Amino acid sequence: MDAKRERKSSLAPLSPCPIPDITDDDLVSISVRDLNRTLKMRGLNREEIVRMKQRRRTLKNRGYAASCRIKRIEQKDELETKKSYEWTELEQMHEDNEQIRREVGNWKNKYKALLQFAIQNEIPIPSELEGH
Amino acid sequence: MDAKRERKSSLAPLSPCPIPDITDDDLVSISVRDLNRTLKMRGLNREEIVRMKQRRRTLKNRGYAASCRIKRIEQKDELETKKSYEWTELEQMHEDNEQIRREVGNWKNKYKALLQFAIQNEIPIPSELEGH
DNA sequence: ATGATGAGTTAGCAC
DNA sequence: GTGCTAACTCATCAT
Repeated sequence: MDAKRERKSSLAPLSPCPIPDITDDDLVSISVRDLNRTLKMRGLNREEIVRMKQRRRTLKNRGYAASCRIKRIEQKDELETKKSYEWTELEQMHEDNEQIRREVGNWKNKYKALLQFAIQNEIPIPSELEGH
Repeated sequence: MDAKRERKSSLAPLSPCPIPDITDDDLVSISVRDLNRTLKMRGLNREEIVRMKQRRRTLKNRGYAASCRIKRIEQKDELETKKSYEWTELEQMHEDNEQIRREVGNWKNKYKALLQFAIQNEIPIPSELEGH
């Protein structure tokens, strides 16, 4: 069974308290400029700022990792799709092939029958029409 | 450029010192039974034993993760190989198809030429030999 | 700074 | 306990 495999997103609170009410979503989406402004306004010290920056980086990385995984399975899907498409095409062409082969047999028989008729009735045929 | 991307295997030393000279290689390969015996012989306390067990588990996981990645790329390679094989086969069949089509044309022409000859020389042909 | 990816760690499922 | 795999973190590369 394929059960749920969620994962508690366990990025440490990162700081006992002094961290302002910036959600992780905000943290990753805000521009660096705005972030710097906000952090300074909140009066965070050097170390706290570094930690917030690191947290931002980590959160971004989390997203990159997700994209990377998605991309991987999409590429795999794409390959499988193409493969199965080619398989279908191959089947189709097999059929076509059979069809054409039957056609060959058809015309060949018609020609031979006609030739046979000529022979049986002793009708002389120009040699260039006889080559099989 | 695809440069080396080694990673310092950073499983903490796990303990200041009391840990015996068991290499990581040993730790993952020894049987649980032997490991327990060894740990007890070395006189490790409860907590140290737990940590060794955890370390063993982590090391094993490291190996599993590696297998998992290898398996993934192997499967991808396999898919790509099969796809390119099918593509080749498709090309081949295309050629065959053309070849057979030419054959059809060939026999068809022969038949028609013969029929034409009959018509031009006013040779009566049984109708069942005339069907196109 | 940002994005991508290989390797290692962890959670959680199946056996 | 063992093995696997998704999600995550981290190092490292490129841009």
